[in-house]
Amino acid sequence: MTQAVQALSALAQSSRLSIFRLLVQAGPDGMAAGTIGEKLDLPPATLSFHLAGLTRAGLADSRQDGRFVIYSANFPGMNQLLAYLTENCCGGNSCEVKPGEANEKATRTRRRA
Amino acid sequence: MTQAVQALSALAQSSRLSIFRLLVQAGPDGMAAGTIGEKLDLPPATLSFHLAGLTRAGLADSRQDGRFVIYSANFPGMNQLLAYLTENCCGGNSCEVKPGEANEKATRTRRRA
DNA sequence: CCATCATTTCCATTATTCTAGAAATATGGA
DNA sequence: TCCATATTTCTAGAATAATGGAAATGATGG
Repeated sequence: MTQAVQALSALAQSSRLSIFRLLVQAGPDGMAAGTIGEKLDLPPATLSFHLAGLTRAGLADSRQDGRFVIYSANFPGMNQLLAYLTENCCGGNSCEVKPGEANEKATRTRRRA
Repeated sequence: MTQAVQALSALAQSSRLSIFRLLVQAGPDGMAAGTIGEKLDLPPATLSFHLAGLTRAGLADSRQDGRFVIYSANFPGMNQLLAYLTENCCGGNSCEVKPGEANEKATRTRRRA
């Protein structure tokens, strides 16, 4: 759970969420820190602070490429978060609780609601 | 995005995440505030503060039942959050980027990753 | 209405996070 | 080596969030 809270915290901030979205768009190739800062108009220190946060939370990775540091989304990390949320916060189903349509997985866990 | 940040913030705190998990377990019937406080050992003021946060974020609903206030998870709200994360933070697929194993849902949206 | 119990609001305190300038550190090229 | 460029670390102030006691509000049954 600590892990989940950390990942959630990391995304619960508009700059960081924007950074992460950018990294997801960029795909596995990632994007240089400077480019991110440029695109989002963030001063270096602020950017670095947020990138560190995402990395600490296991949602981003970095590698050095010449003078640049390339950041990329950590997809398995994000997947873990989604798995956690789906499991623990949706009763293991996709969170659909449409009236009239019984959810099989949901029924497994709680018989009478 | 503001919406997503709010929901993420709401879950990015261990007490609130615990509360939400409890509410999910409780299902649509929900659970009285006092019961939650008891189960999680939270003083009334603190509990109320966090419940308000979850409600503001669209992740919980409340209804009065006699002297009690029953809180329940807002499943559609949670679903929205998951949808946002999947769409915007996983490139529309389930975030699986295992090399060598093509993801069906992923393939639907993005042909080559 | 009044006593009682559930919950919320008020408030002050403490803790955490955000922001960004300035200085430090790394990298690669001349 | 020395310089230019990229990024991080240091630092401190500002903003925001968490905590919980005490008092206020709301509900209900007598």
